[in-house]
Amino acid sequence: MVIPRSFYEGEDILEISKRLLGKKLCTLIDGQYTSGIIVETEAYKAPEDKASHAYGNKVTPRTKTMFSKPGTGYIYIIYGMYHLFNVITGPEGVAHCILVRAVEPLEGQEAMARRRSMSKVRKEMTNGPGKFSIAMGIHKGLNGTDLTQREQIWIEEGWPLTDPKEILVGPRVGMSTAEECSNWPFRFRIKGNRWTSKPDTVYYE
DNA sequence: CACCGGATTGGCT
DNA sequence: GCCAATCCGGTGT
Repeated sequence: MVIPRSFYEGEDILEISKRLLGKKLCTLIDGQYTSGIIVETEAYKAPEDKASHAYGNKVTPRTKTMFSKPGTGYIYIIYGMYHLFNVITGPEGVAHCILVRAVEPLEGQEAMARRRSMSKVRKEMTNGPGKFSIAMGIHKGLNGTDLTQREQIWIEEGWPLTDPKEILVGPRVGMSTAEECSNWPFRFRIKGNRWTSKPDTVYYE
């Protein structure tokens, strides 16, 4: 079942970030179907979050996607070569967005390994936001995709709702210029899952 | 395993 | 012109 827009409409981005864990991210790109379970997310809370591209409700050609309907995919390029996949949430016009940082590969694993130039599946295939985007064929041309339509990228119900006790919370990754926002506990992952992007150790329970 | 530098380009000042 | 919500390969322990 594709997840309906109502799932993405809530005010509480931290709650939605947690509920996104265990959901199934699917792509049908270049004729290849792939899917994976979302095992790690990071929240960017508009407009007060200095780490958000839309800090202070700044609208630019890039950030305008962040102000579109909840349930829209926001994909942008970082370091000139990596495509990072985010989900827009919150009431329409509020630029909340959730970065997906890692997925556990499910269907189409051979295609994913091929796109990553790997001879076999291992955790390095999808354990980072740039990595799984390559594996699943996600690129910036799909920025603005409606994730509630089964077209090229969509999200389905996957595993049953992750028990809050099975979620680890910690600071976000790569915060160099976000000042006091750098330490906000906005990163969520499924405890003990081996497909996430960093060791368990830095996390608060 | 930890640390470090280079890759590579669009977006913004 | 600067630099980023990253990744990878090389080096050293």
